[in-house]
Amino acid sequence: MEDSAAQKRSVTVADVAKAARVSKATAARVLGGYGVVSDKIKDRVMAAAAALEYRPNELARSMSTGRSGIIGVVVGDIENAFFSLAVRGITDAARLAGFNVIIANSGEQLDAEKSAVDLLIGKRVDGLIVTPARCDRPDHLQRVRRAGVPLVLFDRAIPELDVDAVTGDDRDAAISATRHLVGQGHHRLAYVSAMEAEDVGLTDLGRITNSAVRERMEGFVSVVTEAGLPDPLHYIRLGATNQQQTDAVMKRLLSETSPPTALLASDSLVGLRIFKSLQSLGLSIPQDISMISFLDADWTSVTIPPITIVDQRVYEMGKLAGERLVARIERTPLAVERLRVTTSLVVRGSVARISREEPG
Amino acid sequence: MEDSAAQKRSVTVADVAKAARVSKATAARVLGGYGVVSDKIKDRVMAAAAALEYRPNELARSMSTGRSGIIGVVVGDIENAFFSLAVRGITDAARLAGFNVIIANSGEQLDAEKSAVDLLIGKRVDGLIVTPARCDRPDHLQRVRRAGVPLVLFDRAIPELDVDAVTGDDRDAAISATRHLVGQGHHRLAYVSAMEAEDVGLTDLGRITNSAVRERMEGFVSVVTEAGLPDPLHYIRLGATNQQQTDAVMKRLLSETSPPTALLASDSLVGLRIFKSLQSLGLSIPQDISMISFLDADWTSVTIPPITIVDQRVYEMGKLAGERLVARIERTPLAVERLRVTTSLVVRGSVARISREEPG
DNA sequence: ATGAAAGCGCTAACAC
DNA sequence: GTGTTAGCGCTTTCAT
Repeated sequence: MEDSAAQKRSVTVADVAKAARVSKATAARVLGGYGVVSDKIKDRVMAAAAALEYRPNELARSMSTGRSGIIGVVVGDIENAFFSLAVRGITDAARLAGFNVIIANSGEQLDAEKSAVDLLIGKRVDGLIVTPARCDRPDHLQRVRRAGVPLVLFDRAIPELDVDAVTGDDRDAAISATRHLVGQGHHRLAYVSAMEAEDVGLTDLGRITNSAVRERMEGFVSVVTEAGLPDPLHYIRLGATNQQQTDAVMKRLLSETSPPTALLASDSLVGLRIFKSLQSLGLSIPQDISMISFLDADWTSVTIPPITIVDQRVYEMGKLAGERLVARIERTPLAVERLRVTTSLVVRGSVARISREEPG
Repeated sequence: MEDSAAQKRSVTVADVAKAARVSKATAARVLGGYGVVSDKIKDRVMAAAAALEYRPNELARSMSTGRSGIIGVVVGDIENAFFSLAVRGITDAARLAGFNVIIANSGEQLDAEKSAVDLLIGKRVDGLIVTPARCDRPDHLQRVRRAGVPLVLFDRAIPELDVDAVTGDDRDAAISATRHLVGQGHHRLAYVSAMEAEDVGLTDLGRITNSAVRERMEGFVSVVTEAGLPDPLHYIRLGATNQQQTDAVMKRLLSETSPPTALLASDSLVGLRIFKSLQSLGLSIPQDISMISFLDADWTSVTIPPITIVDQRVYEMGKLAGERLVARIERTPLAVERLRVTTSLVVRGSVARISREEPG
């Protein structure tokens, strides 16, 4: 008579206590694993709990203790291999410390990010890892801090926010990738990003609100500049958000009077789209054009030729962020810092050595 | 003086009520958006709430209402593109209905799955989507049902459980993939799976505890049998769990006296590993050996040749599962059923047409 | 339309 | 050791 359609009330400590003929407090002590209880009573309670199939109500538990045992993570797009690997790292670190993870997508949209953050705060997560869509709008994150919830930024930093951040060494990564291209004799280099852009023409890197993107571009530009190119920003293209857009971007790029001889893709999704674009245009890599992509994604190692990539060690980044947050939650005394995970260039076959034909 | 290190107590309805000079109940009514309150008082409360930066405590709310607004999802491995795409579909469906999603990994391990389920039930999720690691151990899922929590199975079905399941048409998918191979003149066909196996030699398909895996194998075997092969299970190989294992599996497979001329990979991870194995063995596809993989993963379309695949429409599967669960949560009267998402074979270039040299 | 008060299931003082 | 009691922040009767 108790498991008809749907069991109305769930079994509580009170029920277990009654069944074991002890007080609620005693039952709660053994069920919650705190305080001190004699062995015989402990056994009795456990038996009763097992018989009744007692499951603790974590909600109520969190209400009393003030801690939920869950970590909130707000990422740009779970579908992106970058984020799913990162989430894996975060999750592993979290579980090791006894925390669970709840994930929310922002779609790189500030508004979605805000409501995700609010929601997670509302759920009383013990800490938050956020990949901020924009680094110039820290208001909602400031609120997180004010609410006293530990926060770690992921992939992008916001200097004025005074919280830990785990990022790659994006500037250096872009520099070494670009240097590699220059070293192979390329001097017309393009940088292609998925960043949404109102104006495709880019005049000022300072206006880019994503620190990772900006730093990569700065690194790229610095090398291109020192290599003596007249207009370093000329071949920077944004808006490669899907295959169609990327095709358009590539078509425009390659129909310049002096088209670039090498491409740097800002992430593996852009890289894949570029690769497909080139394929459909009948261009071969690296004979017709060279390319380097960020992230050691699956596809980059099975193409012919395999793609030279910037290995971002995303799993480590995620793990580090998770560990850092756990440390914060546990009030480990630690200076606020920006943790940079160093990347490395993995040279494969997608960059040709070319002899310089004509200057600049 | 209020935002020193970490604000101790957070703002509650009581605080807002006091500030707005109304009762707790009234403040709660406007803050919670229920009951009826006059406009002028509503405004006053809203103003007070804004001034104090009130954020509802979702935990407390869930305690009172009994619903958390979150859906729990237990998957085998988020890193696997199959699951991340599915999660995306689930999340989209959930968000559309106003639910949030919390994800847990089982690593295809029954124990981990059990504790994930317990944890989510403890967090009082409104519903659960589970990819059961084994279809022959439904005890913990039975408990979910008994706890009155709506449940939808994903990717795999458990007939005796009497809950909705969203799966692919795995049997048919394997049949049409295998038929395609046979149709191209292949008669020594291998099926390679990542399923963990104690005994590599497989004698009885009934012992496979994962319905999707089993049904695919059954489909494969039925075609191979009807094609007249003597020992249909001979070329079924398990244990392709990582690159090294896969290399070993492939080496063993190819050093048979009559090695297979075509391979069917049970998922895109196995497919990728097989591809790399073949590559490192110096074998070309499809000249030396043909292959088909499940799942339209990134890498399958940029290899040379591109890989013929079984398109599983995983996003749709996820979305359907999400929608179904939402319907259950909202008590929509619906017959319990198994929803099969139909797959289709996408023929690309990885299968060669061969003329039969020697019989069976 | 508004307020007072009782709970949701648990933990945490505080007594005995 | 064990029991009593008072909350946590919210919703929800039940009065008014």
